[in-house]
Amino acid sequence: MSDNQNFFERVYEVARLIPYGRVTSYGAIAKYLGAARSARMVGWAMNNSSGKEVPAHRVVNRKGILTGKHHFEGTNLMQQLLENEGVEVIENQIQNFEKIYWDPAKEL
DNA sequence: ACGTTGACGTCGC
DNA sequence: CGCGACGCCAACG
Repeated sequence: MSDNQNFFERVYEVARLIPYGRVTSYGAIAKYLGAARSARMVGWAMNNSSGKEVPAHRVVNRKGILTGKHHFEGTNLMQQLLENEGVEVIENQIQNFEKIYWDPAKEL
């Protein structure tokens, strides 16, 4: 299944596996898929995931900053969704990022 | 058809 | 230890 799917679809699968109230980074997913240096593709995949059931709001960069919040509707929708899950976000910066960080390669 | 940008990350200095 | 540059691959202009 997964090995026959395209890179983008693999990203969607992992993104869907992100537990509630948890977040991960593009590089973590990319690395888990074997493309550690193609983190950008993960982001681009997320952009293509618009309309799909992929919790892209749970995916941030390695710093825990909502870099892609600008791609969501409104201006603070991404932050709203995260806060709705109990994730504290201040100035696009996730608080306790390392605490709620979910590494697929590690947890999965 | 070509050059540049882009939801990032790692390596180099 | 802090800042800069490069790399990945695809899409956009």
